[in-house]
Amino acid sequence: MVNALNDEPDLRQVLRDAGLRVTPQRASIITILSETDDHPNVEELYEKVRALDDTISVATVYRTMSVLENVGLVRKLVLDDAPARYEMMPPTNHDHLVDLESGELVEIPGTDIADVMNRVASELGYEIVSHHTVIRARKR
Amino acid sequence: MVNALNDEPDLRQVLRDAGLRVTPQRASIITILSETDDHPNVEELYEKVRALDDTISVATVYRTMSVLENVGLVRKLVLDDAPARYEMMPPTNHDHLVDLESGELVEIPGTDIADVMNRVASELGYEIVSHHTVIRARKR
DNA sequence: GTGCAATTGATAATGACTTGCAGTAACTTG
DNA sequence: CAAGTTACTGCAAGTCATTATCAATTGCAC
Repeated sequence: MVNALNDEPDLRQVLRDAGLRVTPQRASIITILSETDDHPNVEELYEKVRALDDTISVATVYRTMSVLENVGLVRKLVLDDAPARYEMMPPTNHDHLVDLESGELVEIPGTDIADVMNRVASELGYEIVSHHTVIRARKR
Repeated sequence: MVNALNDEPDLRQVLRDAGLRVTPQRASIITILSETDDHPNVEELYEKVRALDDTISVATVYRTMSVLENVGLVRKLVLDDAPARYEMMPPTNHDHLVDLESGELVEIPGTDIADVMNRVASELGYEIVSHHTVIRARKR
């Protein structure tokens, strides 16, 4: 996973380069996100960030996640029947599998899947901007 | 495309077999769904069904879609930032691609993708119950 | 036919997310 | 490094898709 102390300066720069301000709220959220290796939703994120800044509001977490997504720092995972979850934009692409028994969200290497998708999309004359695969499965 | 006159008796039987009642509202919705080859959302479905039954309520459309999904007659497509869309459960599996310019929802043959997914999930010890891939792309 | 649980329509409620607004503060510029 | 501008924030109210409530209706098994 990512080391917050090393990476945050870079991440901040990404915001600045996009003409956005680096506020303490955004910094706190990025810190929490960097320390986390699961996929928190806004509610969970909000609770954790409050430990660093107990005056932050949920609205700000929502707004910040949207900002971070637009800048390409985080990826939003839209799931059925559950609030969206977020993860730091991964260096290596992967997809997700929902364990139907435990509800656990498992990361699966996505290179193969991505390759196939690129080919298929390409055949249709499309260029993939992003793709989102969620597999629902049960342990065998 | 599906012929409502031929298929509806079968579809009704699916409901009965599941211990559910075949109400005129459900029949109307199934008729509309069978005549449609795009992916309507509840709002659109509601408008079309009103032509067959102008007393039907939106709540019933929502409930029916949920029922039809559970029985395996329809598939629910959960998209980012848009109400869910539905399609009759397709005989041949396919995935979906959202054209970012037009917003159009394009069907893409999914066999290759499904194969890869099955293999990957299998390697992790999982058995796929369902998978849902949405690709966001732009024309090249 | 009769009975009764399943279903419906109307509407209130929910829950995730967005927005309006007035105050605050990050960064630019001199 | 003070000052101004304007992005950002907190709060609260608002939206919008979807679900729950509940009394009235109605499939359908008998």
